[in-house]
Amino acid sequence: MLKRENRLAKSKDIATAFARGRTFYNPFFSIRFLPRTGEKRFTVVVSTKVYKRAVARNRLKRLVREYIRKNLPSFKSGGYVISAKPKITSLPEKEIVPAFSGACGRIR
RNA sequence: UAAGCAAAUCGAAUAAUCGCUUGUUAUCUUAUCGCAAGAUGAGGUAAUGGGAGGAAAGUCCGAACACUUAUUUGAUACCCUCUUAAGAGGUAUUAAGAAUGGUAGCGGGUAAUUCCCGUCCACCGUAAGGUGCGAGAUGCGAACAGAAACGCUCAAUGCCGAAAGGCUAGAGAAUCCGGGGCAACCCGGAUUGUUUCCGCGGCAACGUGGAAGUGAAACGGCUAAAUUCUUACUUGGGUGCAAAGCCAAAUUUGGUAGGCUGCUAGAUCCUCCUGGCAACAGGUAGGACAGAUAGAUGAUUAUUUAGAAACAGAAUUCGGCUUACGAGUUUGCUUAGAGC
RNA sequence: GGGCGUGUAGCUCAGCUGGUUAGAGCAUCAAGCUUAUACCUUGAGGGUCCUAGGUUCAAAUCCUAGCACGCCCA
Repeated sequence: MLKRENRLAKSKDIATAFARGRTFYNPFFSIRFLPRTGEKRFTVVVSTKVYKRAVARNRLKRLVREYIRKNLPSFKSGGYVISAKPKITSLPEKEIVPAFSGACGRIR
């Protein structure tokens, strides 16, 4: 799990990120990014339409957060809303992290 | 040895590195209050504890808890209002009743239940066992077969047969045995049901043995998982923690944003002891127990068991039921076969 | 998290106080009408009543469990 200062927690911030942020995507993830100096905040969204079971949703969120935590310096500062797409169900678990890093590569 | 029945148990482990959440202690920074000592709040660091399940699931039942609503009578309490000392009205607590709902062999358990335990009976199974079709009265047999399915009226009324009856048809029109008779049929007995009486067992439902009577005006089936009434026991209804209470910016009141409480030690679980056949109850006994709030309980690597474990992720709490699922292991029992 | 509802023909819906053959509209197909198409007329086909158990003589209907879809509550 990320530290509290790196979570995008307030519903207002998420709403503004959705409204003003730029969208980056590949077939498996779509990322809303709103630049803001001084802090890096993330939130990961996996809906029930992607995975029906809570265990699978938690697993995906944990994998993505772990990747963010390890590669935190390489992200630009700002707010991120990362949502998974239904196509990701076809991917085996080992290829999820590379797919996510590919989606992030477009931002840098 | 094989097949089966019932019950119990586990729900990966170890190490390294990097994280998250929470309790306690220490310490640092900062804000507010205070003359001060210090207090309270927020944040950081360190140490040391805790950190998903047997189903956390489905939401099928039941309760706790909170708010809300209706109501007859009695008792108690205190306060308020009205009038004339006494009374009337109101509020709160509590007890009983009614309406309404529920339960239904019998007896128990529980806070409570469409739950659990014991037992009777019925049915299923060779058996170990499993299932619940299970109160009384009244009523029903509606569709399609069929001569006929409670009775009456109307209509209709096949074949064999003197008649009784049989054939047929249907979920359903009691079954079987012996003797006599050419046959129709007659006689006797049994099964099974039922009524009465008596004995024995049982708290009881009921079981069992005997005697007498009776069976188409019968028996069996259904009768709130279609419908009516009665009896016994029991019971207010509704909404659900997104209940509910409190604090409170911009902006004075109210309230909104936001925050706090509710929020986890409880009808709790395990072991032992006592009572009980058991469910369960009791215990100055010992031990255990997550609490997040965009939501922690994780990631990587190596080794091992058994194959990079199956079903699967707490959200107010608890009790049941149901469904999903991995690896086996243990205990008791039944049937069949083989050996001694 | 909590509380509700729906599932019947290719589509939209009736039927749900157990019983005759599960119906209606649109769509499809065939025939007629027309030089031809449409409209119109007539007729036909098409159903595991979401799935699995149970109650009953008999279940789309009643009961239990499961599956899928939808709605409401800050």
